[in-house]
Amino acid sequence: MTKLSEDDLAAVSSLRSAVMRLSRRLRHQRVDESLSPTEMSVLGTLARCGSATPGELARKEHVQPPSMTRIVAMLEGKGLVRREPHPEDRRQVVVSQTEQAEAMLAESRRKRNVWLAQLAEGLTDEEWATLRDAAPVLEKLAHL
Amino acid sequence: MTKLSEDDLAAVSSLRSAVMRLSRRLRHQRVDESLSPTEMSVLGTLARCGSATPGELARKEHVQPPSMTRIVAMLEGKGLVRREPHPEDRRQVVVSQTEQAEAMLAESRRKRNVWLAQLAEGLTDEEWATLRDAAPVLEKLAHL
DNA sequence: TATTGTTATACTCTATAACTATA
DNA sequence: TATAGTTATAGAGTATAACAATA
Repeated sequence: MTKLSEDDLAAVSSLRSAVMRLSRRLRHQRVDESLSPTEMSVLGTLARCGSATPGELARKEHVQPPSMTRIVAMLEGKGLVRREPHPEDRRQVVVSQTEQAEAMLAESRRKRNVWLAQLAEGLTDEEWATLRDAAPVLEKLAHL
Repeated sequence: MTKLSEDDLAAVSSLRSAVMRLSRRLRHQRVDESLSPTEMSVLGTLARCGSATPGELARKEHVQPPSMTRIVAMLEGKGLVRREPHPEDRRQVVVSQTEQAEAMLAESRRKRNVWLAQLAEGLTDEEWATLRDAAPVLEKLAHL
């Protein structure tokens, strides 16, 4: 990135506002009622990475360690996550998803499909394509 | 929008996760320490629309009326917003921004510029262009 | 002495329910 | 009777500070 144009500034202002509004919608229109967005996000991370320590998860989700302790405890209580001692460092803990979590994610994907189908009617093909391109960039921005 | 491909589903999953993480970052890396993201968003809306009733603001921000009452009260307490009786319907209230709010938004824009300049180093020109295209679509999605 | 994770506590933001005033 | 806004109260989610165990 070389230089910030006026357009860039206006875009980020709009981006900021849109992200906050969307996050509020997502917080309420959950595909799974019993799981918070962050809990869902942690499961997604575990599905991609296999396993991780609470500290790693906290850094990835941009949450403080105590918050991640709480989230992992919640997920463990619901049988979606397993906590095991780290093989080499006994201070650390290894968190991984259970088979039940995989089943739940599959079901969640199905529900999300329905929710999407409704929203889809309001966007054009081109707009969807734009979002598809933007998703990885937003991911990158989220943990830059 | 005609049909949902596998790519679309994967993109939305990633989009959801990225939006939630970004919203947490934005909640903390505020350009103005004393204002919440929603309060900033309300000021932005007022700057664009001129004035609005609490009910209109609540719908636009996807927040319940009592929450908007609180937000407007906060902004009024800080001298950033004016509450005036509606000329025709005495149940309603007209909210508009003060001159102080305009000055604050200008200063905020300057700080955001600095913050952006740091993030900008991590993105390519092409990635910025993608975000610039996506911003209006996200806005649309936020209040679809 | 530094680091990982946890416990205890408090704060911020938003929601729901009940109330007031006006239409 | 319905609607706009408010007040009172509660809940979800996250943070900071203090602590325990291990490196």
